[in-house]
Amino acid sequence: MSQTRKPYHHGNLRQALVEATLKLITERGPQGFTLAEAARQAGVSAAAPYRHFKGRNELIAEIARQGYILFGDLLEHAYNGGKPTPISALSKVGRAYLAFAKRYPGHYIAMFESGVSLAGNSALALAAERASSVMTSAAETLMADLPAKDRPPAVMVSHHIWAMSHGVVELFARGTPGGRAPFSPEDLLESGTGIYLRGLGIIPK
Amino acid sequence: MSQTRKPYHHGNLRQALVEATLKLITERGPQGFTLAEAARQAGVSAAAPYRHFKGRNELIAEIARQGYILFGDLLEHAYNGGKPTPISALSKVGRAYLAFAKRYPGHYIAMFESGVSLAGNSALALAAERASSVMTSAAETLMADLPAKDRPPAVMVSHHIWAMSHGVVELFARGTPGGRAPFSPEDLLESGTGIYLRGLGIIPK
DNA sequence: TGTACATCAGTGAACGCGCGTTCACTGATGTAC
DNA sequence: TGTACATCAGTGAACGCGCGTTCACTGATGTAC
Repeated sequence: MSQTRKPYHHGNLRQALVEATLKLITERGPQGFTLAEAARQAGVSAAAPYRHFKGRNELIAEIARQGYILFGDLLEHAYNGGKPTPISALSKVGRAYLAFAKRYPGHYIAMFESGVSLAGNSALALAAERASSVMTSAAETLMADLPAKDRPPAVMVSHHIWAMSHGVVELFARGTPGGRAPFSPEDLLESGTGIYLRGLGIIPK
Repeated sequence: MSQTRKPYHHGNLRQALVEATLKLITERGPQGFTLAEAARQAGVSAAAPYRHFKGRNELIAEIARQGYILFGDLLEHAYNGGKPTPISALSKVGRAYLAFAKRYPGHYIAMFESGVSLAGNSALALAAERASSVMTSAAETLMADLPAKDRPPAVMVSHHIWAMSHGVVELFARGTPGGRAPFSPEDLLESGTGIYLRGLGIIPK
């Protein structure tokens, strides 16, 4: 009957803490959460999180790790091996990047704004590495048809695109500087990467 | 003789608090400072800051304001009206951007990473506006010789360049993702904007 | 030049609060036999 | 199938701490006359 009693064991506290923290950092920024509050939101005492995480940092690192995995999957799927054309595929990657930042702001914050360190956390470093390699190999495919002479390194190209994407997210997809830009983040990124690709010699016109 | 006694009045507490806070946010991020600690570092009681600022937010906003002024000045000086050539001038602007982020990390953080709101703070909004207009008018000069047809709006171009610059700072000039990139931030930004400018049709080759 | 007084810019004590962390504990679950 | 027991995943109380904020106060400075 009275099975509505709180069960003593949560069952999935680890992930519940992750999700509570995602909410908190989405609302208040990477430093704006406390273990105590995450515990409270998960309906658990303040001491409980210590059964699963050594402290704040480990929790944030776990969120970043999950984020990098999601991120890598999304980008890979969007790029789809560069089909049907490298240019259209890259445009999809750009939109996927913005969509990720928008749909998973907590993960994005943990990954790129929390100051979490990759060193000393091999699971996290691995996930980040893998996401990064997706972008690099996309850049590789992108330039496959280019004459080898003065073709820039793929890593460099992927970093350029990554930088512009990240910059658009931070400056124009959130609320801060210049208020609202006169262009949507999507338009801004698509036009920016378009001009960049023309500079690379990939778009002819 | 014993004039080494602490004077009752600080003399320049407002600015001293600004500088203490700059140090703190440089070391610990935008949320990692407290009014109490800033006061301590300025050698003053915890209640004293309230004579100058209503609270944390007002202090950070003041830092951002000073930052935008510095930033605008630096960029304007670096661009120097587009002389001797627009391309060389833009390259100087890029380096000035990175130099600003490196030399004034506290200001940079307050401006772009603290989540400070421009709305409801006209002095801050004004300074930000002005820095933004420096970049836009630089983009304008840059494209002056371009045929008017399919020349993108100057605001858009300035946003592209700003986004890439900011992305390079956040992703590759700090310590976080991918560890150290194989290229220096300066090289990355210069090559990136170079390719972008070629895409615009400004660099012929 | 001196004096009275208003104003300014600090002090320091006090408050309530929430956090991080530890501790001995206990209820629930899994497993060996 | 039942039982004994180890292990796991929670509790709740306690601690020390630092913060934000307010308050009546006081020392220093500026100014009117």
